[in-house]
Amino acid sequence: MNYSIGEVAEKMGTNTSTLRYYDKKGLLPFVDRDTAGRRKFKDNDFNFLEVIDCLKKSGVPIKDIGKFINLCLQGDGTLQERYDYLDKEENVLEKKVQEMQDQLDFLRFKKWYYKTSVEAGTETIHFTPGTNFVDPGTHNQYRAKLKQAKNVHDLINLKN
Amino acid sequence: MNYSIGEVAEKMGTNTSTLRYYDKKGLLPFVDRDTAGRRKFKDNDFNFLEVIDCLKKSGVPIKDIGKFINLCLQGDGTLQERYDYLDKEENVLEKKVQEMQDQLDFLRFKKWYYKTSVEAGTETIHFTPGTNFVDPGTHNQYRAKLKQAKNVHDLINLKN
DNA sequence: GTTTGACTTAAACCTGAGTTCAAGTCGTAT
DNA sequence: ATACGACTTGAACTCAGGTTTAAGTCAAAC
Repeated sequence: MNYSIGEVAEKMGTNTSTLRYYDKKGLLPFVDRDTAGRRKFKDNDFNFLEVIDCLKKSGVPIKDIGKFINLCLQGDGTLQERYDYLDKEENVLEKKVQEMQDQLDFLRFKKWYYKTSVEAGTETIHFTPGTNFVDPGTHNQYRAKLKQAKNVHDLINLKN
Repeated sequence: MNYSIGEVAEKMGTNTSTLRYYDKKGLLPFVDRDTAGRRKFKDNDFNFLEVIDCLKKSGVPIKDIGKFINLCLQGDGTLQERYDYLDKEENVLEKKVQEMQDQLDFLRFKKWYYKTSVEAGTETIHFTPGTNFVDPGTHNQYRAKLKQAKNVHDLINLKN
């Protein structure tokens, strides 16, 4: 029913300093204290901690998380505002995922570049003849190969 | 054929201070200088800048990016090492994307929580009767609804 | 009854990733 | 020939997100 800061830290996979830091930054206004001033977390607090953790992992800055938590404590009048905030955050996160996918695509092109180079024993196979510079057509060459392949990993994974 | 730091900054969507900072941190050992000591970027340098940008957006710390760039300048002897590094980074990034997806799933559960609360006019519909605490079964209730829905967005998007 | 271990605070410190500043150097246009 | 704009440097500064330290409180175990 009640949990010390140490127990909560362990359950959340963090440490006590971080939780105290969050408290100082206004993220934990809901935690009770015992007579000695020690933080006394309750089961329901984990719902807040879950939200904090999610927003943190989504890249939301500490003070914005604090604003959201405080909306939560203001009762039913802020329900729409809380919904709208999460809706906006969903969009931000979807864009981030798309961006990550784009970086993955580029990383895979570079893996192909190095896979083929390793197989050839030299990077010069991708250079414009007579120069030390990568041929501008290299990326298109990869895209063409990619179109023919059944799956990306066959194309980019060195299996030695 | 040649580009000043300002032109490169504009092309890369950044600014000159950041590029100089990267140079100081060893990310741009490949840039030439003119007689006055001004940086003189060439077309081939954009291949490096693209890699730097990708790794940066993937969350790789500056100094690790520097290590990779330096491998690139050491010639064909480091091809396998470069491949292995990108392979490892691909894995890291795939895990990050998965993590983001998990946060998106949680965010959508919370959107549903608030959508239904807004529709009911109160959050108490999700509380254990007689308490101010969220019912532990709420998330499972959402998962059940989700299984029946054709698509998530019908379930979580308030359309007023 | 004192030691131990987990807690409390404020304040100082740390790291990463830039940003800003001061003082100076060029090449070109007027 | 001088003013302008874009460049150069090193050093100081900022900001977020913690982490560490010092000094103290408290309950339970021995």
